Amino acid sequence: MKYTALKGVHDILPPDIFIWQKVEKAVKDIFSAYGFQELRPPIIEATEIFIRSIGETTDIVEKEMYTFTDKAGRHITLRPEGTAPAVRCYIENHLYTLPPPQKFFYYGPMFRYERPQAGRFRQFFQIGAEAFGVEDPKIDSEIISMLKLFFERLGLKNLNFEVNSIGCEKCRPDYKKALLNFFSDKINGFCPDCKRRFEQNPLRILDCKVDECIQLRQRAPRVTEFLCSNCRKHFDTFLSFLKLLNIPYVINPNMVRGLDYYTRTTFEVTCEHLGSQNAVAAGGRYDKLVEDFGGPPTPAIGFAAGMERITSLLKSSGNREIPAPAVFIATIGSPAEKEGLVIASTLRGKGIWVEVGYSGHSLKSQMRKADRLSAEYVLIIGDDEINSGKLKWKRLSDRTQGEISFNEVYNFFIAPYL
RNA sequence: GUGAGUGUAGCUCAACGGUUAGAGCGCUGGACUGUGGCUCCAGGUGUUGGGGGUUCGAGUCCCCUCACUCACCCCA
Repeated sequence: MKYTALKGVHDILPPDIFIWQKVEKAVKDIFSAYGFQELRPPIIEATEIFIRSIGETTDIVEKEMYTFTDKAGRHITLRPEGTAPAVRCYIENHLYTLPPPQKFFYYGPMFRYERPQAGRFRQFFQIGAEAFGVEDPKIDSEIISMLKLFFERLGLKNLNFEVNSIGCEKCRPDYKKALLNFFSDKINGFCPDCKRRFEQNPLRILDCKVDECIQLRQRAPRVTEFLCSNCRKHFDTFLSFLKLLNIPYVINPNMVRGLDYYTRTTFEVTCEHLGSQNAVAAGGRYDKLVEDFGGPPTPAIGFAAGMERITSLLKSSGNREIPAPAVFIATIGSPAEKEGLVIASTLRGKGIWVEVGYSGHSLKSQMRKADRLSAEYVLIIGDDEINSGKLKWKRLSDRTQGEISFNEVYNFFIAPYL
């Protein structure tokens, strides 16, 4: 084979594409019921945007970005995530002058240079949603509720909703200090990764998978114990709304998010059937990011859901709906073939999916073809039908058949589809 | 970036180091010459991922390389 797709990227084609379309439809239906409108930012942005938002020392920025300089020497990056571009878009287009909340969703490919594995790719599609301008935890609960409804619409089961609060710029430093203090005499027992984490990002020690580290952190202070009164109140109210909305959740104080911009509420929707990368959606508040980007102080919250992870769950739970033509026109002989082509064209003009046979195949093989396509009806036209002025129809599902005159065809097929 | 596993027909997979690398599915045609699904018959395809080595002989063993898969790191 001369050319193959690049590592970690994939063609999406039938029948998988039907699952993708199903998800895309659910996004539009559910998200619009919550008043989220679509945003289509570009796929490339100035590199600086990602460095400043995601964080200079994160893996995404340090080693995973597709970055290049264009012909004018600008530093450009293929977006590795969607929040930073959405924030840039919000500020640049002065959307903060509109009444809050401003709620948006977006859908499209993201790019990270990583080793591919189950649920992880170099080009991957995310569904993102962002709500700007509201601090009220009510909107946090609406976001979770929207996700729950979205997954329910898709028929996904066995999902876990994990929530946490990582505090604000006031209380988080205190927690970080307490954590460092607690771990300082345990460094020697850590795995090599956690020794590194202790220096770079001690919060990450909390979700290490190595047994020794899990043991050592048993009695570690919990972030929820260090929340300032405002954050505490925000979190408690958020949780009370989740209860009100009947959303089963688990507080996971060890859940830390990888991106620097998060504040207060964070959450993840996970599923055991996904393999090691078990999050189908994740997000949180980023109350300082708009301000950091030069906009007015604007609280905000958002999430991203991984399209490939969602479609893989749908695939493994037996989603196999393949669209089928309404009519297959089988013809014998040249006059009939011409007649069939005209009928096909007319029905298609009414939006009916019609397939025709090709290259003079036998009636038998055309019938077989119609069957393979799962066509609902077959129209049979041959010399007899041309002469009698009546063509034959057959419904494949129950083998019923009959005759109709040529000028009845349109009512016969079009009426049921109006 | 680190580690492990797998590469054979369009797909899923067989083949103790030993003849001409097979089967199922799918596809096309026929039996049924104008009626699909079931059955039967017929038909075609391989640089065994690529390169090198060991051997009388390599799909099989060894080395290199590439790709894919899974896991770590990290993350949707």
